[in-house]
Amino acid sequence: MNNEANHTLNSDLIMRLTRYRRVLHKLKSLGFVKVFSNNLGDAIGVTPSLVRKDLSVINMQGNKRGGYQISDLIAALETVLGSNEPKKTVLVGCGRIGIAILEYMDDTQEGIEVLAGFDIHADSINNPTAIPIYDTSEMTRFIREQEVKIGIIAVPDPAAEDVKDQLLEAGIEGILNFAPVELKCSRNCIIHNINISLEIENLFYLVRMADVTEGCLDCGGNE
Amino acid sequence: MNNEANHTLNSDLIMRLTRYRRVLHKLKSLGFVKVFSNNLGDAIGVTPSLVRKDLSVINMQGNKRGGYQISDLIAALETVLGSNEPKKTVLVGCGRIGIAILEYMDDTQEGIEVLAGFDIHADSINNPTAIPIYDTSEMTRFIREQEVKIGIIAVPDPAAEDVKDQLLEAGIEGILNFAPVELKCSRNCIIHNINISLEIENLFYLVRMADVTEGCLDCGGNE
DNA sequence: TAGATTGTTAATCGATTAACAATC
DNA sequence: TAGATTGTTAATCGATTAACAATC
Repeated sequence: MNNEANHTLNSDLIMRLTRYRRVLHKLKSLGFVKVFSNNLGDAIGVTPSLVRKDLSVINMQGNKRGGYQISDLIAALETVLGSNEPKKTVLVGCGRIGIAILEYMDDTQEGIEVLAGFDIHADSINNPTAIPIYDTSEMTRFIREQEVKIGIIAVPDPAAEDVKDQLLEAGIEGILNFAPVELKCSRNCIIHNINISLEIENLFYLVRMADVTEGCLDCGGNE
Repeated sequence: MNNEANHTLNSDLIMRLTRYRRVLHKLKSLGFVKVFSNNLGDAIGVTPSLVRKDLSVINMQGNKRGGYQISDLIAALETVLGSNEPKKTVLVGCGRIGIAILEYMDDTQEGIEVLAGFDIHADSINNPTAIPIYDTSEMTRFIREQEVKIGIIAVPDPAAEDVKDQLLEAGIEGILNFAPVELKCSRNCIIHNINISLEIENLFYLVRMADVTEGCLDCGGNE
């Protein structure tokens, strides 16, 4: 209420807040009541300074001597992160990755609900989940009726741009994209791209570089 | 050869280099020969300045007037990114996500090869891929023999730390982790965490915030 | 009280961008 | 040549960290 700095928090910060929350839940379940900024920092691998700053951004106050009350923190984080609101999503593209994501989301949830999958060959898909798969032609209507705001794209590379446009047209405001094309956010929407091959390639590069610069590690054998 | 600044390039830069490469391949296949920094910038959504800086880091020179030679850029990028070296990986944990990743990597490759999957219940797994799945007890030996340096973790939450230790012990230097625990890199290794639920949650938050701050969008209905 | 921890400001750090001389 | 684009330096920007007074 005082500083009213509740503009859009940046993505890294939100990631950290989500991690704090996870850690705090664990601590709580272990019977802990209080926590210090350095505990939280250690837990998620950041400095205590940053923890305190993060918490101050969401208006959480600790006690100068007694640290932070875990239950207070959790409550505040749930509010800020909107943990209690329904999280409705749809998935487009029910090929291998699509189905895998459906299966994954079918049990790991965290409050996230995939209402439906869509595919141009909805009939011929062997669906091992309880989540219904409809034909893509139903998509726009469904999204509008259910007021879904978040969509997951798992279609092949060339179709991704098209699907993005359809989703935005239907009212989707946030997209998680698994297709190996960088989808760019135009106008009012937020797109996160996850590219598994790219992540692995990146890892190969980093490791190779680490080997070159640090010289050989304990085990011999690599040039 | 002149500035020898070939220390470890940071992760964002590598991601960009990988994107440049993809764009350049597309341009080349369309018959283009030259490209300017602003073209590349537009394509991956960064400023021309950054493109030029990125390219200078990998010692690529353009012509003051004629831009950059696409084939030269591609060649340089392939060298730097190690695109031609074999990319051997293993996957640990062949549950839903694990199998999904196996299937995905079974055809999308990009030069990445998953040599084997490992699971504590290797026998009872219905394996739809051509990639063999072995018992976890074989893992260490396999990794050492094949000199695998990159591992993918897709085991359930509680087992992840353990698996990480085993992998590092066996000589793995880079890990892509899909388990919903933040694995931290100790000593000589690099860990990237991908947490799908977390990404989606984050997206929900960002969208909610965008709605709040920007006021309602064109379509009415949301408070 | 003495000691420890917060809240917050100023310093640091790194990455991105703007700007512009060099030059094709 | 005139115009456009590079290569590179300096400025900017934002995020993280260090430091320290306030205080429980």
